[in-house]
Amino acid sequence: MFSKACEYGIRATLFVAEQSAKGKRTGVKEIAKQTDSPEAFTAKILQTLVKSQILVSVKGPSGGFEIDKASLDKITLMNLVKAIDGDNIYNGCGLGLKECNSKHPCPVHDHFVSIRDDLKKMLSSTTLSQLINDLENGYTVLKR
Amino acid sequence: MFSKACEYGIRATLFVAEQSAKGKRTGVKEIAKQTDSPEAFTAKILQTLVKSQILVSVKGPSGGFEIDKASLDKITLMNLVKAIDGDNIYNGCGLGLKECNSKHPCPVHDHFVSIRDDLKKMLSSTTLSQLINDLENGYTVLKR
DNA sequence: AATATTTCGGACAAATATATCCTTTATTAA
DNA sequence: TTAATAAAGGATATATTTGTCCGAAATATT
Ligand code: FES
Ligand code: FES
Repeated sequence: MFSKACEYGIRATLFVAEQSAKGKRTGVKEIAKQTDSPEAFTAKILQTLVKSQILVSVKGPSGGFEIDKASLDKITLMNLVKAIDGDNIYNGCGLGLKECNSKHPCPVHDHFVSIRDDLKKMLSSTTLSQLINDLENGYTVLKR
Repeated sequence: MFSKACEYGIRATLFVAEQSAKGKRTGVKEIAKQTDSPEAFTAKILQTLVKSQILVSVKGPSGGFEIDKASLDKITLMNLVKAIDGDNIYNGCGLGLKECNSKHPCPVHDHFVSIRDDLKKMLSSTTLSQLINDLENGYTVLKR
C-alpha cells in the first residue's frame, strides 16, 4: 500500500508529534529506536519532511526534530503520504493506465474508485493530534 | 497499490478472458499489444498465472493462452492479486509493523482496517465474467 | 574560542522490481 | 519426418527502492 519510506515516515512523525505534545524535542537516534526503523534511512525521510514543512529541525547539542504544537491538528496523514509517496495512490488508475478517467474507465474503475475515495477521505481527515491520544494512553503502538 | 506485474497481469488476464469467452486463444504478442504492456515481462507474468492454474497455456502453432469458460465466474480479482503480489495487502499492517494485530493496534489500525476490508471484499467478490461484459460492449478499456 | 553534538547533503552500496534475451521443449502443420 | 511456431525457463540487464557512510554546516555548552 505505502512504501517503506512512507511507513517509517508516518511512524517517525507520530513519535515526534507525541514528544512535541509533551514539549520534548527528539533526535533521529531515539526516533529510529522507538519506531524500530533503520536510523540512516529514517534520517533521510525526516529531511524530506522538514523540507515539506511538516517537521522542524534544530541542529547542534539538544537539537533534534519537533512539530509546532499549533499544527498538530492541522497536519493530516494525507500531508505525510503526499510528501513521501506522492499522490498516485489518490489519483492513479488501479490498473496502471496513464490516467484514471471515468469517461473511459478501466475494467476495475467503478469497483475501485469508491474504495480509493474512502482511503483519501480517511487520510485527509485524520490529524496527528487525533492519533497521538491513543498513543499516549498506550492503546496503540509504534513497534512490536 | 498494486505492483506493475500485478497491473499487467490483471489486464492480460482480462484480455485472455474476453477472448476465451469468444472461444479464441491468444498468444503473448497479441496480449501485450492489446494491453499496452512489455511483451517479455508479460510472458513471465503469464507463466506464473499458468502455474497458479488461473490460465491454461498451449505450446506450438496456434497455441497461446486461454481460460476455461466454466471458471470465468469462479476466478476473482483476489485470485489474481494473491498469485502475483501475495496477500500482504489484505493482512499486512498499514504502517508496516510485523503483523496487524487488533489487540495491540498501530495508530492507523482502526482507521485503516475497514478500508482494507472493503478492498478485500471487492476483490474477492469480483469475477472475471463480471468484468468482461463491460469490456465487450466497449464501456471499459484495457489501454489508452 | 574550542569542543561536542546534531542535522544536512552527497556519494555510495545492496536489495528488489522491472524488463529483455536466448536456448530448450512441446506441439502443430506441411 | 521435417519445419515452423509458441510457451517455458534460465541468464542477464536496467531501474528503482531501500539502506549506509561520511564530511560539512550549524549550534549549544564549556
Ligand atoms: S480508470 Fe482505472 S481506476 Fe479509474
Ligand atoms: S496493526 Fe497496523 S493496520 Fe492493523
